[in-house]
Amino acid sequence: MTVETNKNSIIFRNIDSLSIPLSLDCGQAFRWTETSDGIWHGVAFSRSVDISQKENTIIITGDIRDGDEQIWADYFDLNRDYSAICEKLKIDNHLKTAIEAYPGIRILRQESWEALCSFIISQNNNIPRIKGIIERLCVHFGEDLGNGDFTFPSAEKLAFLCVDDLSPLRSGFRAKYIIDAAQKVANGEVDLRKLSYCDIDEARQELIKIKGVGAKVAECTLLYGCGRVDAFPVDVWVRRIMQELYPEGLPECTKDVEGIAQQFLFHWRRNVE
DNA sequence: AACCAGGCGCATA
DNA sequence: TATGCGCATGGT
Repeated sequence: MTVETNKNSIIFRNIDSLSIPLSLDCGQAFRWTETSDGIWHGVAFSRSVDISQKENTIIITGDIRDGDEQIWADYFDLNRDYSAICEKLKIDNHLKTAIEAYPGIRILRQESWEALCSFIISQNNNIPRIKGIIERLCVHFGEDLGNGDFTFPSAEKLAFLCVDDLSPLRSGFRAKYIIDAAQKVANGEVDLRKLSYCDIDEARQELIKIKGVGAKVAECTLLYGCGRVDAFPVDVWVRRIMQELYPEGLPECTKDVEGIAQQFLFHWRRNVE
């Protein structure tokens, strides 16, 4: 892989195993939209960008700052050898089918707070509405970047609000959970930074101190917001997969990359009957 | 231990 | 156009 940085763009070439459309639109992240054919627009790290892909090259344009190569390489997990991981996962026949049906799914490494807050909102909810609630959250409480783009509001900002302030989001009973999460993160009671490296069970314990964060939301936060590919979120789809295909548990080849296996199986199971 | 809490997208009627 | 179903967590 090579990186080329210009004034308003970053170009990654010769990337292995990456599909931008699949990775941005498989239920991991909620703020990307395909604005025209093959152009994905969104905001992450307070940067408004457009991303497009041609074969093994991706181009990121828009708000590009010094040193941002690292941010986007991390976001798309470009320094992990997905080819090797997928080869190993394909030892299992179901995973082989899933990976070959949807090649190029990568685990996005989103900002921890955004992932935590997004997956609190995701509970007992469907994707169109999750996107709507998050959009309203950003419009009401994020910083205006112009052109209709807003940052994801910080925990510190939301910690000053009360449940009633969130009523325009129409997030229902999740509002009190958002406030509790914001307060615990802002006051340091929950330290999101250490979740990326501490013992994973300790990380789980840390997250479920937050009201509205159970096992599922905690695993999603660790997988999509902390780079923990050993986290394994079990939602209704994955539960079905486990019952139907793996009643004895996950196969050995998924060890330490359970989250990557999960993402392929989840997307495959949702898209075929 | 079953049920509801805010909704709303979705499938079915 | 109406009706029921699903959804993840906490509280009753």
